[in-house]
Amino acid sequence: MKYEIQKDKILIFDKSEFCPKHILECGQIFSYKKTDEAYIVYSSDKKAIVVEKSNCCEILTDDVPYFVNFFDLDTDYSQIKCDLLKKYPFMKKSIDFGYGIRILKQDFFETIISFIISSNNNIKRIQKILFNIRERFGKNMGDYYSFPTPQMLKIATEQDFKEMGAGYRAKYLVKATEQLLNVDFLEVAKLDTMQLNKFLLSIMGVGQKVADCIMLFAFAKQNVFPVDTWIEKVYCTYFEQEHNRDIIHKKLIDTFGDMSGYAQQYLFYSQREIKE
DNA sequence: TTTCAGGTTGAAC
DNA sequence: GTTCAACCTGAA
Repeated sequence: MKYEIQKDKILIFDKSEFCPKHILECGQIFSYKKTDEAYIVYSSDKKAIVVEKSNCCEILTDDVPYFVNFFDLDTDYSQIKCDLLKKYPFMKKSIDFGYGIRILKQDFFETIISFIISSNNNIKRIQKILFNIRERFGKNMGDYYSFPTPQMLKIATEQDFKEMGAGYRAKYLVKATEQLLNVDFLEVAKLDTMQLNKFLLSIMGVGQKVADCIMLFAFAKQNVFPVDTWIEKVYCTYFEQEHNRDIIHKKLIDTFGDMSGYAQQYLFYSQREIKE
């Protein structure tokens, strides 16, 4: 996608490929705040302010390269939408609805912790817990706190996580942090989808759905399809009545192949947002 | 008072 | 290998 870089700013002129609301509210990220005129996005120890103007979108940040990668700006989503539409015409409504979605490339550790917290939980509380973790164990960056590294978070106890609102997931978070303490994420990122999946499933609190989310939203794997309650509804609408998640998961991967990740986001977002 | 929310775990078939 | 109850918490 075409974009322009200035000192502390990225300018995006093609709003058909970049909609802040679609990108941030399509379920892939929890650490952001919406204000009247902008979204403030927090990732790792970085911050960006995303403003939608009449003729363009602006990303204000002191780490431009990080957010060029984070927002996946060098991928052509017009082409992706075209390919999807051609192969799967039933997706037209979903793609038209979430036309400005882009799949983020988020911090590995932060994404793992975030989605462990997401299980059987609601978005509001997930966001609250994550900001609690930042405030209590992150680094003070002035007007915000960084997300702690595994080394910073290892001092957190089960009691600490409970106090921050994690509930029964507290013990998962302690164990997961410990498991990830000496992991080289650059090496992990080299694994193929099957190997990465196996690694992620070995982390306490990570099941198949959470593993799929981590692979898609942090490791940029496209041949994964997170199946949650919303996708189950999609499946019942467009495919067939089926309530076994494993079977739904397998059939969706079979159907969408290497386009699974993208397809999932358009279908998920439209299913959740379009009230009928 | 129940139900529900981006599921996972561990134990019992 | 598969099924199934239990699980923090607070808003609806």
